[in-house]
Amino acid sequence: MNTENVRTRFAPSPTGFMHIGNLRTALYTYLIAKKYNGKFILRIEDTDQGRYVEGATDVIYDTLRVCGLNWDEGPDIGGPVGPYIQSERMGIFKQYAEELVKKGKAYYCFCTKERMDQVHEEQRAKGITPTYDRHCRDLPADEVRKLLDAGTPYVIRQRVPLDGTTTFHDELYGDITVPNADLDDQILIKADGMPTYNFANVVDDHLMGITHVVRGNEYLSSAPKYNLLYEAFGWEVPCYIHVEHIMRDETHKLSKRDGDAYFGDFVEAGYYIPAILNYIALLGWAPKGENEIFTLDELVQEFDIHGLSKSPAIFDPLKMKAINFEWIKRLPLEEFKKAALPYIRQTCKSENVNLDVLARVLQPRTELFTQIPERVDFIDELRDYDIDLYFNKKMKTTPETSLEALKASLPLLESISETDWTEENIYNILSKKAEELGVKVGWILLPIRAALSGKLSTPGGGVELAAIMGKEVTLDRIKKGIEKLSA
RNA sequence: GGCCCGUUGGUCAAGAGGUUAAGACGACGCCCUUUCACGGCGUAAUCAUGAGUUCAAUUCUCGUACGGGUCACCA
Repeated sequence: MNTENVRTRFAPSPTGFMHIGNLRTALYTYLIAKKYNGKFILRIEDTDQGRYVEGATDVIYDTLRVCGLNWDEGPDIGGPVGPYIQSERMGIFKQYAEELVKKGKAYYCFCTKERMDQVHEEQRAKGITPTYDRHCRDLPADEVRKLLDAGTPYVIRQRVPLDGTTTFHDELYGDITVPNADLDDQILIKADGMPTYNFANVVDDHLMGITHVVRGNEYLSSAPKYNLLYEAFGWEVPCYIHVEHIMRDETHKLSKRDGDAYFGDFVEAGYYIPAILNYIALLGWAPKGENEIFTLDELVQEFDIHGLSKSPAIFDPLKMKAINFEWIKRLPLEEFKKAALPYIRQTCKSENVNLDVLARVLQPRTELFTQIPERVDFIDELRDYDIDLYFNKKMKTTPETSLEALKASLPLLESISETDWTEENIYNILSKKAEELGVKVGWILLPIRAALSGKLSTPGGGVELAAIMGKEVTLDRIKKGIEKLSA
C-alpha cells in the first residue's frame, strides 16, 4: 500500500445526523491520513437537493470537531483543490464526461425516463435483473449530432465493455474480479446536466488527489465500474478500503429506528466523547496488543488497516458502557469532577457539600454521567425510607442494634468540631467505639449510612457520606434516624 | 433471482498448516469490603457444514447452508 503523500477524505451527505457507522468511517479515514502524515479532507456531498436539511452541515462540523477529527482541507477552511462543497463543483463534471465520450468510453443516451421504466418493468417480469438495454449505445454519429442539435434531452452513460472481466483491488478483500457483462452502462451525467454520485465521486477524488478511499461495504459492488472509469481517464486508481457495516443484530444494520445509532444520542446518554470514539474504533478493528483503551492520538499510532474486519460487527451497548467506565475511572479526579458537576447539580443543589469527597467516591462507580443525578439526590433531601434498610446480615445489624449504634455515635460525632470534620477523624472516632463495644465497624457505619441516605445503595459508606454532607446535616439525620427507630 | 462479500465462545475478536485456539465485555463462583460498587482470583463457553489437498487443517481448495451487500436520471 502506498503511504507517500497520503490524502484521505471523508465525504458525508448532510442529513442532519451523524450515524455512528459514518463517524467510524470518518475516524478510520482520519487515522490513515494521520498515521502516514497525510492530509484529511472534508468534502460535503450535498447534491441531493431533495434531502436538503437546514443546519445539517453544522452537525457534521460540530461532530468532527468535538471528536477531534480535525480536517486539513474543507469547505470552511479551504485548501488547494476546492471548492469542497460538491454543489459548488457542478460545473466541472460535464466536460469530463464529454472527454469520455470522445474517447469512446461513454455515449449519449436519449432514452426517456418513461421508456426506461417500461424496459425495467419488462425485464423484471421476465425475471432478469433490470439494466439499461443499451438502446442508444451504438447510435450512428450523425444521428447523435442531429438529436443533440435538436435539443433532445439526453444523459451520458458509461460504455462498459461487453465481455471480458474487470478486476479491482481492495486492501482488505484483495483482488475481486467480475464479468463485465454483469455491469450496467450506468448514467454519468443526468438529464439536468448534473453528475450522478458515482461519477462525481470519481472525478472529485481524482481532482482532489485522494490516495485512499475508505467507504462502506455497500460500494463494493460498484467498485469495478469506478475502476473502469479511472482506466478510461487514464487516472491512477486510489487504494480502496471497504469497511463492513455496524449491525444491531445478526440481520439488521444499526439504524435510526433503534434510537441509538447517532453520535448525538450517545453524548446525550452520558457517554464521554473520547470513549465513544474508542469503542467504535474497536468495532470492526482489532489492535495488535491487548490494550483496548486508546486516545485518539494513540489510535493514530496503533491503527493498522490489516486489523480491520471483513465481517459485520454487532454493536454491543454493554461493551461500550464498559469502555466508557474505563475512561471515567482513568480520568484525573479534577477532570472527572469538572465533567460530573453539571450532573451532580441536577439533583444536588446544596452548597454545603464536600464536592471533593463526593467526586472521589462517585468516580469509581460512574459508568455514565447520566447515572449521577439519581445517585446523589438524597443529599439535598432525605426521603422517607423503609426500616428494613437497617437489616444487614453480614454486619449482623437490625433496627434494634442500629438504634443502639446511632445513639452511641451521636455524641461522638457532636464532639468533632466543624473544622475537624474529616473522613479520617470521623472514621477514627467511630472505629474506636466499635472496638470498645467489640463489634465490627460496619455495625456502626451501616446504620449511619442508612440514616443519612435512606437508600440501599449509595456512593460511599457512612464515613464518606458524613464527610460529604457536613456535620449539621449528618447530626440532623442521625437524630431523625433515632426518632424513626424509636417509634 | 443474478453478481459480489462474509462465517472463531452470547458479543467484539487474536490467529495467517502442527497452539493448552489469546485478550476484552457479558455470565457464573470465590476473595476483599463501612452499603452498592471498584478491585483481585477463578470457572464455563468458540473454529457453520460436507468433501478434497496434506504426515497434519480453524488456517489452503471446492461444494452446501446461513447472513450481508448490490442491481435508480439517490447519495
